Amino acid sequence: MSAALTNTIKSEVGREGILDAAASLFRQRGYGAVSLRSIAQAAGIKAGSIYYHFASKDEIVTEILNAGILAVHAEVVAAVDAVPAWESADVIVRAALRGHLRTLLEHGDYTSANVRIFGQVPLAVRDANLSARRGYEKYLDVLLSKLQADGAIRSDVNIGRFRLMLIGALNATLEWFDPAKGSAEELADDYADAFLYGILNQTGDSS
Amino acid sequence: MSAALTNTIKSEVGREGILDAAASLFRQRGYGAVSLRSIAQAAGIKAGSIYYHFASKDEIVTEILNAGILAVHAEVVAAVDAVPAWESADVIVRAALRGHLRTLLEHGDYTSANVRIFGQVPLAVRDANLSARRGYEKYLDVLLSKLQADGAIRSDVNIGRFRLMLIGALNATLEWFDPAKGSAEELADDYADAFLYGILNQTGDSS
DNA sequence: CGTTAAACCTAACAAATGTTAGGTAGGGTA
DNA sequence: TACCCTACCTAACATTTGTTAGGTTTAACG
Repeated sequence: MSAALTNTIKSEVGREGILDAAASLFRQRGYGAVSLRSIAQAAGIKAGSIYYHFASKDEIVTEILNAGILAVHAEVVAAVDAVPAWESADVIVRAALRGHLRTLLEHGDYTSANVRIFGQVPLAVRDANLSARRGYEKYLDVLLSKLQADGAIRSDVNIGRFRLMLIGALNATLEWFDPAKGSAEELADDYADAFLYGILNQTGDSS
Repeated sequence: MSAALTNTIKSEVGREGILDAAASLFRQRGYGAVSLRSIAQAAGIKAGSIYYHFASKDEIVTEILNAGILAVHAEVVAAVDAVPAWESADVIVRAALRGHLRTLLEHGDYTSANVRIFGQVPLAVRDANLSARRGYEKYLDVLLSKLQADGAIRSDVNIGRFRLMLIGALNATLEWFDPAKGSAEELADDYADAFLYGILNQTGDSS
């Protein structure tokens, strides 16, 4: 019973190969345009073989969606933890936005697949992703609430609503982001400038 | 040849009935989960009858997508035109956001259907909607550029990029907006506050 | 060497889909 | 009244889909 457990170095496709192929296809074509046969072909196997590793298409999608959220969540936590606690709200928020956009736009296909297909997936699959999403949302809410308690964020800002606005704006970049026109971090800095300071000229002069 | 043209007051379903039913279904279920048979049933006819009014499913979707963009575009133009030209950038931008969110969240199903299914639709259909989208985007760019030329918007703000951020953030509200928890206009004001002035406390005191 | 089990393949299934060809009711017009 | 055209219906089609049952290969282990 140690056969496959000891030696998986061969040219096997396996769970990971299927998930990688599926995530890549979901990212670039959306949910409805990706069949099990297209996943199988991209992975280098036949459609029926998928059922050796997964019980259903929903199971594949569920796994990809969850991995996508866990990836951003972990990356943002790491990015925020990397900045000293005494740093300004500007630096902290900027680190979070950088982490989010880096994962979404430049690292792997799981987070981008999640953002792309979440709204197209069967209800049961969406529900299976809510727990992971709530975890990430909760983390952001706590982070932002601390900054508000410190007085860095205006007290009249509704944190929950701002978090929705933030995530919505960030995730929407997936539709038009072009790596040839600038990195994800440059984009994150632009977004941070707008969200933190607004776009209006606030030099008290009204010429 | 004046039969149907003169008397359409009867209990006919017609093009409009099909489009309305389809837009409503697309809005709440997404593209992939809506079949021609479900559209027909919602409209009160049989699936085959749809082909008397439309040549294909794509034609229905194309028409809905275009109507959705024209609706927001028109509403935002009307909202902006309703405010005196000498008003502040705050008032002008706020009016635009209000118009956009009102149409998206409270008026009809066409704009919301567009936002919901645009990313799920066949490429040819998406392309057929790009012209209308570019028209709306161009209008916003011109509007914002004027405000920037007046010095109201900071000169280091990239207008095209900000417009993408703005539309992305606004459209994302469709996923979680709940009319029971506040109107679209209240929401628009919150968004305007954040985008115009930022969320940071900018009272020069750093206690 | 023979056995075993993991990782794949083949071939088929039922269901759902967009689409089409031909038919029908019924009000308007001549 | 006879005709016509609009707006629908019926019934079927080819295709694609997720899924399944049973077979084949290959490498490790005793």
